[in-house]
Amino acid sequence: MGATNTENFTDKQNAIAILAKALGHPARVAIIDYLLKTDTCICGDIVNELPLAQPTVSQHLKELKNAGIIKGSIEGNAICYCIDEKALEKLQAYFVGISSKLNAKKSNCC
Amino acid sequence: MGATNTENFTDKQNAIAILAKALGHPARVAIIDYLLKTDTCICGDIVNELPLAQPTVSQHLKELKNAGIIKGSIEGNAICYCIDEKALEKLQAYFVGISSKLNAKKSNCC
DNA sequence: TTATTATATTGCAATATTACGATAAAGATA
DNA sequence: TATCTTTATCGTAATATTGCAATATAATAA
Repeated sequence: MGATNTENFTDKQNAIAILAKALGHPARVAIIDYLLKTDTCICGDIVNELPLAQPTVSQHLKELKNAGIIKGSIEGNAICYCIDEKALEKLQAYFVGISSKLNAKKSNCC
Repeated sequence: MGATNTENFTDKQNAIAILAKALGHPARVAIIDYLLKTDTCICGDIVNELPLAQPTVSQHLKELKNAGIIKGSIEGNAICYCIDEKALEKLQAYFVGISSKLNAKKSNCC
């Protein structure tokens, strides 16, 4: 064991979990923060922004990319990393949906 | 190594990461789904809903509780687990904020 | 061609997560 | 009291994650 039992959950549950997991590390949240802050997105300097070694940053970028949260396109020597809006819209929709469901019940709860 | 380097990130980044990480497993997403679906929240039957053994479910509930996403109150023999609205509102606000920032830039990006 | 620069990959050690059987703890019921 | 029900904890095995030094790769610059 140690591997997540994905088979027995719905596609939607797995999809949300993959996105959430990708944001489940402060370095990856910091990367998103940085991508939002900068106007251009030639992002070679993410490494300089983060308190982590270059290979570690590269690994975090890879995880964000695998989850579909960012995408990278080669820009000559460097790589231009950008937020993939679709993924974040999916997350936004998910949490907005939850909030409205919670407002609908309005605490008949603990 | 193996431990996350939390010290060098902002409180906000760590806070979001903790919440996101807690939702980074399909079982925990499924638990939230179930808590939203049921009107009452006497939730002893979460175990029956999930394709996991009881100790595993208990562990996932504990992680959601530690992250502040759910709270549990003793209800006689059983325990009433409920969503903690504050945590989910924080997540919702975070993603709504991101989406509006993304709309403001409107793809001068890859 | 030979640097130089930017990013990725490999290999590895430390730690965390996932999952479950066995068992404990605590209230409810007979 | 004895038993049942519900949930938590312990112990443990399998796997994943985190982080970095060393190295590889690939484009650019000299």
